[in-house]
Amino acid sequence: MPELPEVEAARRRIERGALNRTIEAVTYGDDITHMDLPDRAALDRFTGTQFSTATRHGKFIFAGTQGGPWMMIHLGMAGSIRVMDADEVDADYIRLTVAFEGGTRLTFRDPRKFGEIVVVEDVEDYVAERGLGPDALTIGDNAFADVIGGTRGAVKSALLAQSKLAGVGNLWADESLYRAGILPDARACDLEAGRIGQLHGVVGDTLKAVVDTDAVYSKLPADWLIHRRDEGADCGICDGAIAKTKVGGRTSYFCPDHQTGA
DNA sequence: TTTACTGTTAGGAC
DNA sequence: TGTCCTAACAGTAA
Repeated sequence: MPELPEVEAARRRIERGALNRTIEAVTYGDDITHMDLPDRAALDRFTGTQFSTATRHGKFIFAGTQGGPWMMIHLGMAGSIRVMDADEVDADYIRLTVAFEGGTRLTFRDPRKFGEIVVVEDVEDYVAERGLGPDALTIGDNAFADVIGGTRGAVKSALLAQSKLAGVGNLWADESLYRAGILPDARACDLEAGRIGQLHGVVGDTLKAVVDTDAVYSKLPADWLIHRRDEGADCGICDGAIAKTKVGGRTSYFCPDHQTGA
């Protein structure tokens, strides 16, 4: 269930458990038909090397070797990453395994097969190639105002556009708008400058708070939307009730009472 | 059995 | 030319 905070949590697991270990083999799991994965030769470049760093841009993870290629991992709609000890048993739907000397292994699990792995020479070039906007955790006030405030369509669609702002997905876009008091289908360019600035603050705070819990939703504050994504549920902020709609084709939950469009 | 889904992107509409 | 929207991808789970 990966958006920026979940991806960041995965990156940290790699950082904690998979760096500076010699790679023995990279192997495919069962049933990788229809998946976007590197060919054998590209994967074999990692054998005998070590990951020395793990970085992230938006929802993309990059595990890098010293002076060599990077392994880009995108979790898609349902992917996850675990670093396993030798005695732990694989779950179902493992699509790729990086085995390290000593038995530790990094597993990429992806039931829905929407994930992707690419062997990358240069992270900055790759981010530019994919057309990703600035990362949602580090974008500055002015850039956020330009990129989101200048959009004529729905503000939620702007937050979701990875080419404008990388990392925000459906859940945390809804959460940020709920906490900022802005309707998801408000036209971004109709919002006052002050509200765009405020939204920037709330998006950052929201993502950071989720990152701080390692993306464990039960640890998030009780008044958040994440605990009440249900039509008719009580709003955690006012006396209203949660409503459901579609914005840009994506299911959206919001409170029609305290969220407004100007 | 039917329906919805937390991401991305190609293609078409405006 | 650019911006925006929809449908499709593949598989699971409610």
